[in-house]
Amino acid sequence: MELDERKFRILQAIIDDYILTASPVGSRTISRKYEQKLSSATIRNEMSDLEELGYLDSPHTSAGRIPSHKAYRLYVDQLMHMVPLTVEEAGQLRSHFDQRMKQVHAVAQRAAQALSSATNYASVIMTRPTQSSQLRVKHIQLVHVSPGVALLLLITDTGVVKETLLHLNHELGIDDLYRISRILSERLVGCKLEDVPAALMQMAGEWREQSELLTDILEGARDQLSVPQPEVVVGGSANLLRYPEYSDIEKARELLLVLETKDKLMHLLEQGAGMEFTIRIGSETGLPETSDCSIVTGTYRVGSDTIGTIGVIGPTRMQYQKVIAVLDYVGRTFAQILREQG
Amino acid sequence: MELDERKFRILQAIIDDYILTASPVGSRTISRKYEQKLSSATIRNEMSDLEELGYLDSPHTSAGRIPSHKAYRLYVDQLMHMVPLTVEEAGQLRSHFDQRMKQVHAVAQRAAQALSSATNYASVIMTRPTQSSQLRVKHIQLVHVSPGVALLLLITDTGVVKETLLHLNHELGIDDLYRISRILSERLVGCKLEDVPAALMQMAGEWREQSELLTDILEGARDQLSVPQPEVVVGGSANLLRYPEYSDIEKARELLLVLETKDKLMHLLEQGAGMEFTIRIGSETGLPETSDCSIVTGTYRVGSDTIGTIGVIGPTRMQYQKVIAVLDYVGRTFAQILREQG
DNA sequence: AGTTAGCACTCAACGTCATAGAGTGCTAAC
DNA sequence: GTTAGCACTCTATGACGTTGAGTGCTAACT
Repeated sequence: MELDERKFRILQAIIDDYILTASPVGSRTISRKYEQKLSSATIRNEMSDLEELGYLDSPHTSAGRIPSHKAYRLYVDQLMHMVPLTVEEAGQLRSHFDQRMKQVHAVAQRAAQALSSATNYASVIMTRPTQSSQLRVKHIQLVHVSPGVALLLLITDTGVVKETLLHLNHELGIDDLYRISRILSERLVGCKLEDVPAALMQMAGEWREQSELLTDILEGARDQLSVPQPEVVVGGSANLLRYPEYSDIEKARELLLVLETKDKLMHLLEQGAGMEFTIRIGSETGLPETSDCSIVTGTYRVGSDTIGTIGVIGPTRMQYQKVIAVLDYVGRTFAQILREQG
Repeated sequence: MELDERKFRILQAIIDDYILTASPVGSRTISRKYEQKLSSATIRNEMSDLEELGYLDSPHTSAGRIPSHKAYRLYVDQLMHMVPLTVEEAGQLRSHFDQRMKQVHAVAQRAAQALSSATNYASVIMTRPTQSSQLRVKHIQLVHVSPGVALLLLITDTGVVKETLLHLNHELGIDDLYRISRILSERLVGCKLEDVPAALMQMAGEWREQSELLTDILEGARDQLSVPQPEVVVGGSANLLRYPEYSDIEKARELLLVLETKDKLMHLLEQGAGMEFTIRIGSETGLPETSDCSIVTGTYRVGSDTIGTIGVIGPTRMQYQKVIAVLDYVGRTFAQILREQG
């Protein structure tokens, strides 16, 4: 059996209604609100077919039907039409970003706020994503802080700044630092971030005999720079409690726990890091705790480098069109701000 | 009527039991579990007195009694005995901090994790507290990034690093930056953070005629450095959903919303910022959303400067002794780590 | 052949009611 | 001052019937 055009329409109506109300949709509702030319009996026949095809589930005999994950999949792939944001919505979103912000972290936080207040779902932003190791070193320098303490400063292409305090066993003057900075720069500028630790190792080997001080620094630095830690910002978790799907408090707790646990979150986001957009529905998310959630992610770039993956997490019956529109807008704004000050 | 020693004991037993079970405590329970020499009838009489004195409430005639806020106040002020952490508990807490961590932010996050996993409540850590403006500039420097872009780096007493990218209208070489860095250092090192913007203003005035470049930098820097923003880290919000007091999802949502809203959180923490410890119960917290919560805060210092306020938020029937012990331990560890690398 | 009216059937949700059990307050005896 | 005993109160629980939304099927209609 194939899905003819009418079945598509009916399925779409059911999904739309279910997204709105969160309660099973009956044939009569569809007949009255969406397909007034058809009687409820006809709809019933069609719904029966749709159930057989796996697009609808019935919680029990005498409730209405609810869309299956397969239905949502079809919906986001084919049925959904893009809706642009209204001028007001866009303005409201933009207002979250009003001030000139400097740090990626701050921008990310605002973006998360914007996302979740516009969608009423939870939002996640991961900066320095999987490919951050592809970033190239633009600048590296040691800065004098006090005798025995120096700050190692590393700036990448996209303006991401890594700074780390080094405690050294040697007193050293500003001149030493300047000299060493030059050595580091010569060797590392233009180098990929992921290659930095190896390069440092090699340098440490080469210089071991000549300068104990330098090897000291190199080894200290290697520890710090080896694992570029992605940063994760979460916003609007409390929003999720609005929805009846989380009225079971134990489920809600599990979900919120995921949003608090960086590794799980990152796992969720990294799956989508390659693609421009991802929509994962229910079990597609890969975590049992989110098996009744959907996750929409987008990845944004500055130049050719990924700077962040941003995502929205909500119930499977989320308002996909709106989420995508908002996500895109926020993502662009996010990238744009970082670009302006990169 | 005065509280004699027996009344104290009974009240304490009621509070202890209620903290454990979250359900109203009856006279029989006390008689069996806590005061085996007394019959339930005697306890009943005493409980009746305690209710009249305002230490107990009864939800309805035939439930047991629950402690009033006044009772908790008495409890934390007089009845509670300090219990030291067991060796295992301390070890477990310490394990959260294992790695050498550099950034205040990272340490704070670990501390929050430690706090909430040890207490099963939510935890909040505010770094750069109210008095962060009292911090003194230890080091200030401009770092060359690319022509037209420089990084202004400022390090304080406690190792707090502020960095901000400046976009300049001038091309400038490394020598220029070095020269200007010296000028800035001469003037600003040792200066309180809160005085920096004013000092910059003044300098801008003095140099306006001589160096357009310098004033450009100074004015850019002033914007960035003017408002030292406290940073707030939250951990373990999901823990709160464990407790029956938040089985009403709407209440839970409101509370979680507070934990997501920086200004409200900071408001909560700043009240206790002066004192070494604070325990605020119910309405004492000052926010309607937390009127059935208690908040325990501690403030920690490095040298004479406050570096953070850390707190635990839970239901009024929280395990105060344990919370205080954990809070103290984590607070000390937190301060110690920052001190070691300051 | 597709559509629809009609009808019997199903099942969660809701309100009612009786019961059980935990707890109180009072009184009288110890 | 303490305690046993008892009547009383009130929630929680479960049984039960009713209601209403919804289905599936059949037969009639276009």
